Amino acid sequence: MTLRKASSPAHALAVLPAEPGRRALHKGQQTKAAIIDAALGLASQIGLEGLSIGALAEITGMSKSGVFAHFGSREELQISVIREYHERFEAQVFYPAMQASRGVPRLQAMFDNWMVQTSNEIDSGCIYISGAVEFDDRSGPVRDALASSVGSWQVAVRRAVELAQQAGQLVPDVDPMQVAFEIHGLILALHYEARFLKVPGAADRARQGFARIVERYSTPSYRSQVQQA
Amino acid sequence: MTLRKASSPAHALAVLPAEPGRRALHKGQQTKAAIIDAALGLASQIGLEGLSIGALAEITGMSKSGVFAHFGSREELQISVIREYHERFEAQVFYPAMQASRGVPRLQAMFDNWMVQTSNEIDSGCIYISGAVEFDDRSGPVRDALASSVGSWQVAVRRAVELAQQAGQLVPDVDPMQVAFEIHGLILALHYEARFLKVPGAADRARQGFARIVERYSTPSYRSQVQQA
DNA sequence: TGCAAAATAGAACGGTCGTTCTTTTTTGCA
DNA sequence: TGCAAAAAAGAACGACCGTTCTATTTTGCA
Repeated sequence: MTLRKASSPAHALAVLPAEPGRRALHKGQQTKAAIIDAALGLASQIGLEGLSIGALAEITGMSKSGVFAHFGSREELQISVIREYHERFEAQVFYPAMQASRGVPRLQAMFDNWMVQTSNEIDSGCIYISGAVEFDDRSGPVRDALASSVGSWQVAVRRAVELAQQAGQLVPDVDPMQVAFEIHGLILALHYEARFLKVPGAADRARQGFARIVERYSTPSYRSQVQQA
Repeated sequence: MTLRKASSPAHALAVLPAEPGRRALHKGQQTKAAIIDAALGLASQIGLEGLSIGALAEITGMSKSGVFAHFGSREELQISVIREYHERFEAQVFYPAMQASRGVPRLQAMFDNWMVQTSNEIDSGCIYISGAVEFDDRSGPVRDALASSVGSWQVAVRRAVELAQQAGQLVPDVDPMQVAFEIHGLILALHYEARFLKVPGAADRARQGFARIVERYSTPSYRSQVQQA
């Protein structure tokens, strides 16, 4: 009765859990979440700019104005999609990696999770990558939301490198941003070559590239320590 | 009028001045070249999908139908733009580098020219990168033109690596595609971080990354040879 | 259960899009 | 210089866009 379609299987419940006996989410919020879920799927495929309210209405079985009313503007819809993606990225890439021990292991976990995420996105697309291309010459709240979201992940990667340096696992005389830059390049090349050019083996090349980066910047002591294991 | 476009092969030299007294290019071809030039500029900024005939008409001071008549379809216009970019890329990146001696020097020249091209495109945008995002989930002649154009450059990079291996400058036990992949990643990361995120110093990081790749895969003999100079 | 409030639907708007058709202007060779 | 062909303009089309306004349905607390 309250669930009309329940078309969201892996529903990102990142919000508050509903107390038993009391409705934590009103109908409108449920619908809004369903719309955002569909919008994220659509935007992943055809981009944030390709997102149209009409198409979204058809997917969700609603009217255009019904969809529109939840956001008030297309920009707000796009921003909602970015926020949603940000939360899922955090949940699936960032937080799990934080459980790995500081240093190279954590950096490795971050990269591994990132690889899984990107590999899954070979078929669906990644709005951090498509969005960058769509909004790189514009200004406004959508671009800002996208840039700040990407930026927060970049900071996280950079800090993981710094921690690895403080742990004496990576050499201290390399700019953490340099390492983050090279890792970012591997992910971008993977997305480009696997999704657009459809060349096989790109994931292996990205992984190999990362291993080579770690090997290159790791300290002798950490290298021998790893070799022992 | 929409019979065959193949009868007028898009020679990039169309911009060259006509011989005095004799018209080397008919009016239509001149106009078409001017439209393509404007279209390339526009597509670089807002993407191949953002290309609109109306905007193009306004820029060139023509009517919509006047612009349209030169191509017969929007797709053909997009393909013309891709061809034009392909020729310019070849002229500014590929051919000049072929004058460097085979091996690492040529690979270095290719990367240097590529970097210059990409750095110039920080402001204008690169249709090889934006186009990949726009057409990565579609099929059709535009995607094919884009992919084949990018692919030819990828092959050129890979062959340059192979020649460096044959010259004994790079170690033979690395897949040339791996090297090309990592280089591609540096360019993509440069474009992403400089154009979208607008972080400074990205060009230096790309260059440093390339130097590290060469250093890593170069043979001991070549390394000492370089060190002497 | 009643009833205000929230949610959704429906219709219409001005705008832009690619494309087609018809008409006018321009070109360049005989 | 005349004149057919090429080039360009102009108007109109159907489709889709985001958005607004109003009417209807649904929700959830009193």
